[in-house]
Amino acid sequence: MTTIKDIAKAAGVSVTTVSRALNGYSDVSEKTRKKIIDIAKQLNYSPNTLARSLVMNKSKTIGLLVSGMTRSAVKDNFTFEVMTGVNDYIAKTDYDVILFNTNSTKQREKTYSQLCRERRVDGVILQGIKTDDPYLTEVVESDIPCVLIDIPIQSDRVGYVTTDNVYGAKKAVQHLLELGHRNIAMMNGHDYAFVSKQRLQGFYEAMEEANVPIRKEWVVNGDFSEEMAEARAYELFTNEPNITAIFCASDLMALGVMKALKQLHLRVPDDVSVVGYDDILLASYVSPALTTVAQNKFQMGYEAASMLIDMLEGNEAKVVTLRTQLVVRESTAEVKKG
Amino acid sequence: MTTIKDIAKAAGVSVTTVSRALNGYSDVSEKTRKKIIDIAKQLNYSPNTLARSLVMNKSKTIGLLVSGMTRSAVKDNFTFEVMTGVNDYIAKTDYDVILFNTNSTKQREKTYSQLCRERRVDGVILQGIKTDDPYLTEVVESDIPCVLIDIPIQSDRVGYVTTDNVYGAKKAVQHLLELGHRNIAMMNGHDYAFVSKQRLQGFYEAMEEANVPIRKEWVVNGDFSEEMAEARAYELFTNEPNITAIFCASDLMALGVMKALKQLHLRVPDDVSVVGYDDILLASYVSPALTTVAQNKFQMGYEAASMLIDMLEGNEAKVVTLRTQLVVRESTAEVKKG
DNA sequence: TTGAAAATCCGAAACGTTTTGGAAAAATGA
DNA sequence: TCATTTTTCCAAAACGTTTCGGATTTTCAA
Repeated sequence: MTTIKDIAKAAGVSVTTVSRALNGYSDVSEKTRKKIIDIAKQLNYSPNTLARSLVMNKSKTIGLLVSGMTRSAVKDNFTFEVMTGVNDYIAKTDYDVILFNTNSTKQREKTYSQLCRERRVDGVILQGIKTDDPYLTEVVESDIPCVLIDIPIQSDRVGYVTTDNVYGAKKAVQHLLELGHRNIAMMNGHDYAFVSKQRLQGFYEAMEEANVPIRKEWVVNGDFSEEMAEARAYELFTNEPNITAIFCASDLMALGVMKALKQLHLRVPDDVSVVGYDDILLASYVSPALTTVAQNKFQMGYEAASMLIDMLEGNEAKVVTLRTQLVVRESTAEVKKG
Repeated sequence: MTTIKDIAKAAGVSVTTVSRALNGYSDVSEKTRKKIIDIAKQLNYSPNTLARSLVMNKSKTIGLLVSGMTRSAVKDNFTFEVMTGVNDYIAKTDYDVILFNTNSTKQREKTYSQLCRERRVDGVILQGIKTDDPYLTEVVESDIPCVLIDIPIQSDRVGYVTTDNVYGAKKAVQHLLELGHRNIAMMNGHDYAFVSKQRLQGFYEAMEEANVPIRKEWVVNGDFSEEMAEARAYELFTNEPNITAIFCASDLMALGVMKALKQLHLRVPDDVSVVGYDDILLASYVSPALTTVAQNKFQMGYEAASMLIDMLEGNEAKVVTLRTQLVVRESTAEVKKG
């Protein structure tokens, strides 16, 4: 592997000059620069990023810390879409992405900042970690620039991008209300997700503004899991036959709910209306097609990467809130009279 | 950021001793080792991987070079599943994954080996590149350990993992033959994919063994794209009304074909049977559910990572061929008597 | 021609590790 | 006690780059 030294020797100059020639400094004559570049090309030289990073004290690397890279997460390819967005932006820069994964216990033995400092990443993007994750407290304490996805924590070193969860949920519930539903349940995620709290709030706001009483026992947690949601929904609808509509905090859970309804011989949307959240790929393919609140996951990743690079270039951490959109499909209908 | 030097000073020993203590060498007394470890913990030390990599001449990093990280690739989450498999294996090792992306023209300005050498990756996994990609020739020429996915190229430095494409395709076509079909078309990918060639061969073998004549004009290329496949299928089925079944080299193309058939008011599977390849998530959700050849993409990634790490530890490159499985769903039926 | 300014170049230190070859200290055996 | 072995430690070089401060050469105006 040829180094800067080899080039220097071949060109009869010092390593300093080679370095400065290759990096476009002005204090090297065009003649020698040309010679050096030619020789570099001829010797098939590529710079050693490790050495450079070491001395420059920045690695031109960002860490991507996601939780959703599991076998089971392929259905809801939220993680993948976010990653794609990140990748898309980063590809336009001179940074590279290094993948940390949080699912393995192996990595879990290291703390967040250990993970980052060992690899000397310049910044991190975090997605999918729970609010009680020890990593989270570390993020704010550490001085590594960081942008969070769907976690509203901010400091001068950490920004975040999220969607208008409260408003999105509100729109979904209002849609149900407009269809005449009054007995509306909610399948929420879990207490360790900010989005759950926010979507619950949206649910509350919509109901209260419409002067519809809220039945607390009609709000259950499905842990963002299809199976769990199915089980919970089965219980709920057997015990509470008056429910005519349910708002789910994720499409995956909505699928679970629909499975439960099928088992109970309740038709969607004739007997009960279902609305989801996310607009995952499957939403438009299941039958009936799912009414849902769409969020642009690709853009979330893209914006996160953009913000992080901005921060690395000296700008300050921001908050980006993307708009959601209610997509009405076939799983919601007017409430039955009587 | 505390370094090994700081620890040495605090402990009153040399950096050598600190290094050797921390790395578990035997030539340091338990007493001093304990002291050093305590101080390291207390100073919140984490080793600088860059410096280590530089001197050790290995980065404990593998490159992941995928082509499918695009917005349009979310439907067919082949790439994501492979990545998940890779990630799953790597998580158990002390390696990290660095993400290269081939779609950006920015990166494309660098050659394959430049990409790898700059970041000093110890090895690479390549997925989704075409057979005419200039990267490919570089792979074999370069001396970087590499494992390819679905590309049958082998040397002492490069291995690959793939599935039994010929046999898989053969099973799919045989299934159609057993249902009584004789007028069978094929929607292939493109000429720059090995899997296309192999699946075509499987198609041929099945037909020939059953003594069914092959109509070359019934084999068309859909470029692995849903839209392209839809257009091609539309042409094909308007011009050739005798076709009763079609084998597609990917599920995504099968979806496109089904769209075309719907437009032409041909029912699946009553009028024409469709079988796909891959078993993507959507396959079981579309209506009618798609009969297809399932391949375990997660395992492909997992095996690839496993092989690569093996190679980095001195073992030689291998070839791993995974089995596929025909999954019969609703899109295939017996040919109409007519 | 001369002096100053501008243009080129370079030596050496630094970044944070690992490793080599040996030195010093302690333990052991006679 | 002394010689020998074993244990424990260390100085210095090396990895490949960047950069600081200064040195040398060239250019140019007077």
